[in-house]
Formats: sequence, structure tokens, C-alpha cells
Amino acid sequence: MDERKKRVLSAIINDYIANAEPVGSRTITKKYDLGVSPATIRNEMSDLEDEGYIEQPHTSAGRIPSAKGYRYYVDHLMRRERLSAAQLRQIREFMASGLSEMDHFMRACCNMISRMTNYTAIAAIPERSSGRIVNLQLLPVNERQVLTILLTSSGLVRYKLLDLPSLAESRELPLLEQRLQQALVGSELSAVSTERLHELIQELQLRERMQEQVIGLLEQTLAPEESRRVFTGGVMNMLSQPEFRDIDKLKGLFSLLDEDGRVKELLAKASPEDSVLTVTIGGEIPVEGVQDCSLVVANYFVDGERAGSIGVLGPTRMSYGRTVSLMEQIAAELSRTMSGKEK
Amino acid sequence: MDERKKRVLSAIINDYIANAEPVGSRTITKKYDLGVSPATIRNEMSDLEDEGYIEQPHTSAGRIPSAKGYRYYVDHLMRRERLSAAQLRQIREFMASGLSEMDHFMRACCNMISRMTNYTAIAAIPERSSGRIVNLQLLPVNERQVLTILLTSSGLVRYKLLDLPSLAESRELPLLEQRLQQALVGSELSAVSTERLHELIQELQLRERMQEQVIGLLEQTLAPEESRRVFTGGVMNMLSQPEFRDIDKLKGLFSLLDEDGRVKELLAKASPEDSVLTVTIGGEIPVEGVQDCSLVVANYFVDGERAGSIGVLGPTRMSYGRTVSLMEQIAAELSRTMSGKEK
DNA sequence: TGTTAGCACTCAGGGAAAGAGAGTGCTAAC
DNA sequence: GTTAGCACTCTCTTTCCCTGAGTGCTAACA
Repeated sequence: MDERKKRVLSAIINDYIANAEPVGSRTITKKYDLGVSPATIRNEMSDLEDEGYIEQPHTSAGRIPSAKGYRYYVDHLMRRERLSAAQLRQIREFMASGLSEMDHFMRACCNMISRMTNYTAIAAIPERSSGRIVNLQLLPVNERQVLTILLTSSGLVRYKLLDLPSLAESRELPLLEQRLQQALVGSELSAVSTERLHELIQELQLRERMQEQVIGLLEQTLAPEESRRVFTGGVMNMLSQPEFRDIDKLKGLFSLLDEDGRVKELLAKASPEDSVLTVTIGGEIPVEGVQDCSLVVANYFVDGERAGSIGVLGPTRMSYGRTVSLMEQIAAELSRTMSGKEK
Repeated sequence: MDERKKRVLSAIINDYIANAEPVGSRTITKKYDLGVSPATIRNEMSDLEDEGYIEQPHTSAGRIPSAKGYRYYVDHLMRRERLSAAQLRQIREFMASGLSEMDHFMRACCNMISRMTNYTAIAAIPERSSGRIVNLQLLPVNERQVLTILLTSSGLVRYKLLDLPSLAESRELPLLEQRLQQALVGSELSAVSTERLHELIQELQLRERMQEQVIGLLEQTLAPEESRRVFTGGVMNMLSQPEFRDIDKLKGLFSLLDEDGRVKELLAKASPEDSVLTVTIGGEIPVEGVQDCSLVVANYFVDGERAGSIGVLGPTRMSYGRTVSLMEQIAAELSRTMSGKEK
């Protein structure tokens, strides 16, 4: 693809991103100074269409980028847009504001991103986060219930209120707690499998009928809590996008965003384990409901291992340059902040 | 209003609720057997319109209920609809499934209601919930952070990860924890004001520079956590309502539902402190964005005091009979379940 | 006096027709 | 290889007309 074709493609995509309307040859000569006449542009456009980079909604309309066109743009033409000082400051302030609890932190992060981009932000924390168990407590709430609390070095707090099946056991709680602490505090979360728990219970030599209760208890506490490991922000921004004037499209998209499982699947499919940033365009994602969307996903890492994914979902006609810069910055800061946390 | 007028109004409202289309005189004679001709119905309708119970979108259309009409219907004509056995069972099962943590419980409750009604459910837990402090713990996470955990008799678990301004203090934590427990465990949450905390700190005779830190710590822990005291469910159901085919209306409504503060305001304005169930119709609520909606709010009580509000937001054309029955049932069960919890 | 049939009238919604405008593709000249 | 000119295509908008639903009014009826 020669230089001028690239400039034409760039112009078409940039204009379409800005105005959401098919771009004609005259528009290009007027707004983007390529030094040639509309007729020449038309020839180039005709070529670009033959090669599949752009398409025509109908004969008498301008051209719009195709998925292939966007792909080429993202891979070769796109300029990263420098973040404004104000934005940088906002991100830094946010990171410094303390990520006390993962929950609030991620929710707030999604909100910040959605406000900055005017798109929708989605995030997921992986199933079992890395980190060591820092503390494990069993707090009796009343005769029938116990609150188990798990603290990890990555700043994750997990608690679960569990029902005790029999009153008798509550008397043995302090002892149980002590033993569990001895056994588990300090170990890597990832090392605590169901098998390990079974062994542990054996070692503890508990009364038989209590064994499975305790295992259940711990498993539930350690179990990844599906529900709150997926976050979204700025879903409503989609309402302002002209491509979602159509209620049925909205429905499809929103029903997707409403289901944590499908959001997680989306993030997983859109970003390889070890990539920092992935841009997925339109139909490239094999997930129902996001055909007209693009997704910019960033992974952040702690100790070289992926600690989570966070992404921006917008119309295919999204402002890639801005979004990519922003997400690179955010991922970097997240990695830094979370690693700092570890120490 | 005579008997026949009531029947006509009922017919109009029931039909409009079912079909979302203006109701004509012929439709009424055909579908609702009133034993009179369309012409007679027309006369009645003309009267009803003069009195403001119904209105005409345009000359050649049927009639639709006005806010006043709905109000009369809800107050005098509406039949409560018996819940199906399946629904009752679902509710009971849900209540029995354990309200381990308020958060998940309320979220799940909203989801259940929205599934049952196909409308949107909103809920709020009041600022400072009733109940006694059952346990208060300060768990050191690392040198710089402490996790404060507060357990209340109403089953509420609140935790907050707090930064310690200086390392020195962390050594004094166990002592502090012990003293705070002695002083606070057992007291009513509502009795713990900022003033009380100040007194308490005085009594504890802490080193001066630690005093305000501890107060801050406790205040933050006790402080109502705005963010997660408001819940919504089934927001997307609104997309299926014909009255929200219009994107701009949707935007107004969704932006309201997106802001916890405004949702809380809505619930508060829509239900008097001591009422069990309140139906608010259309413009009756002085809140931007819900002009085309009605709201059925139920309060539930623990120890005679309001423990929270939960409501259904739907189009003015909502199925009041069904919704009211459902919410009465839910509120009753909530009151029962939460009171049971106390013991 | 209340009810009904008949009829003229009104108005939204849908479809067809016409015109405007945007944009292209092709041809021929530069 | 580039450009001007021009015919052509197709959408979008506006206008017009027609249809159908539903009303309100009047006069007759019980």
C-alpha cells in the first residue's frame, strides 16, 4: 500500500471516527490536505474498496471503513494520542488514593475510564488471585453463624458469613482457627487446592463429622466469588453513540454487559494471557452482541503474572489513538500500584 | 362515580396496561362485557375525560388513562392478584437461602423481583442500620494497613482497609482493639455518634496524637457507605417497554438509575417512613426522569423500625395488581426474615 | 331520561411520487 | 498519472393522498 493510499485511508477513518458519517472524496480534499483533486481521491478510494479496506453503504454515499480497514489502521496507521496533563494527574491521583478494597477500587477505576473515554469500561479480576494468605479468621457472629475472613498480600479481603450446622462446633472454633492459621497463613493462594485442604483436615485430626463441614467452609471462603470479580462502568455512555440508536442493538449489548460471566468470557477471548494491550475489532470477537463494537483490553501484571484485565468497549468507530494511549497508561500504573502494594 | 363508570375506567386501564394502546369504545364492548353499546360507552368516556380520569392522545384515537385515572384505579378499583404457588415458593426459598451478607442479599433480591415483574427493582438500606455491634476487630494486614471489621446483630458486615499514618501505632493495635471492644460491643449502632466516639477516646487515655487517628478510623468504619447501600436490578427490562422506545427518555431514566444518590432520594420521596406500601404514579414524584414511570415502594421493618425500602419501577402503565401483591409479600417476608436474624 | 343507531368529521399512519442533494464512475483532455 | 466535466444512481425529505379507527352529535327509540 503506497503512501498516498495510507493517507487516504487514514483520512477516511479519522473522519468517520469523528462524525460517524460516510466520507466522500470532496470531504477529504477539503478537510485533509493531500494536494490532489477529488477525482484522484476517488480513484484511490475505488482501489481501497477493491482491496476490502473500506466499503460503501450504498452507491451514492461516501465510504466507511471495513473491519479490515480498522485493523490495518490500528496496526499501521494509528497515532497514539498523548494524554493531557490533566488526565495524567487524574490517573495518578486515582492510583494514589489507595486501593483499599479491590471491589471499590476496580469499580472506581471503571468509572474513571468511562468518564475519560465516554465509552464503556469493563474489568475482570482473575479467578484466584496471586498472593499469600496474610490472615485467616473465624469470627463467631452468633450461635449459628461464623464469619470467615481471608486477607491476602495483594490487598484482597474476602469474607463470607457461613451457617454452622450444629451448635456444638462453635465451641471448637478458636482451636480450629488457630490450627488453620498455623497451616495456611503464609502460603500462596494458588497453592491451596481442594486436595491440600483435605490433607490439612486429616492432619488436624478433627472429629470425623466435622471434617467435611470445615472443608466446605474453607472452600467457600477460598472459592472465587464469581459475582464480584467483574466490573463495568459507563454502560450508559453507549446510549449516546449513534450506532446504538437502535433499541434492539442496545438490548443485545446490554444483556451481554448484564451478565458477569459473558463479560468475563469477552475479556478472556479478547486478550492473550501475556499481552499488555490488545485491540479487537467488530466481528473479530466471537461473542454475541458486540459485532458493532471494538474492544481495547489491557492486562496488568504483578510479579510477571497477569493480575487482571481491564478494557474499553466502544463502537467500532472508536477513537483508537486516544483509547490505546489511555489504556497503556492505566495498565502500567495498575501494575506499578499493585506491585508496590505487595511489598 | 357510579358503578358503570368505574367498570368503564377499569376496562380502559386494564386494557391499556395489557396492550399499551389507546382503548376505543368498541374494544370495550367487545372485550369487556358491560351489556351496553359502544355509543353508551362513548358517553361515559366523554364524562370520564371531562373529569380528568382519561385523556385522548389525538381526536381519532381511543383513550388512555391519566395520572389521576391511575390514582383512582390504584386507590379504589385495583384487584390484588394472588401470587402463584411457584412465585411464593421462589420467594420463600430465596429468604431461606440465607442472607449471609446484606450486599449480596439485596442485590439478589432486586434481581429476583425484576425477574418476577419484568420491571426494574430498586432498593436502599438506610444510612445507619439498626442493630447492636456484635464484634469489632482490628486486623493488621501489613505494617501500614489495618482492616477494621464491624459485625452487627442485623447480619451486616462492614469492613474497611485503612492506612496507618505511622508504623508506631500498629504495635498498639491489640490493646486498642481490646479496649474498643469493651467499650463498643453490645451498644446500639444508632447510639454511636461522633460525640460518643470522642468521649470514648478521652476515656481510653490514648496518646494525644493517636486520638484523632482512631476517631477517624472508627468513623470511617461506622460511616454509612453510600456506594453500596443502593441496589438496582433488571434495569434492562426497561428496554422492552414500548414507552421507552425513545432513546432520550431511556437516557434520562438510566442516568437517574446510575446515580445511587438520586435513586435513594427517589425511594425516600416515594415512601413515608411508616408506610408499608406506597404507590406513586407518574409525575407525582418530584424527581427528574421518572415522569413516565410509576413506583411501588415497600418498607420492611425490624423491631418496629424501618430497616429498608425496596421498590419496583415500571412504566405508569404497570400491572399494579400484580406488583402490589408481590411487594406486600416481599416486604412481609423481609421483615420476618430480618427480625428472625436478630435473635 | 337513558340508550342506541346512524352519520359526518377528524386525524395519525402508510405508501406513492417527486425533487433535492450527495457522491460516484467514466471519459477525455492535460 | 492527474484532473475537469458530466451523466447516473440512490437515499432522504417532503408532499400528497388514502385508509381506517375512533369520535361526537343528532335523532329516534324504550
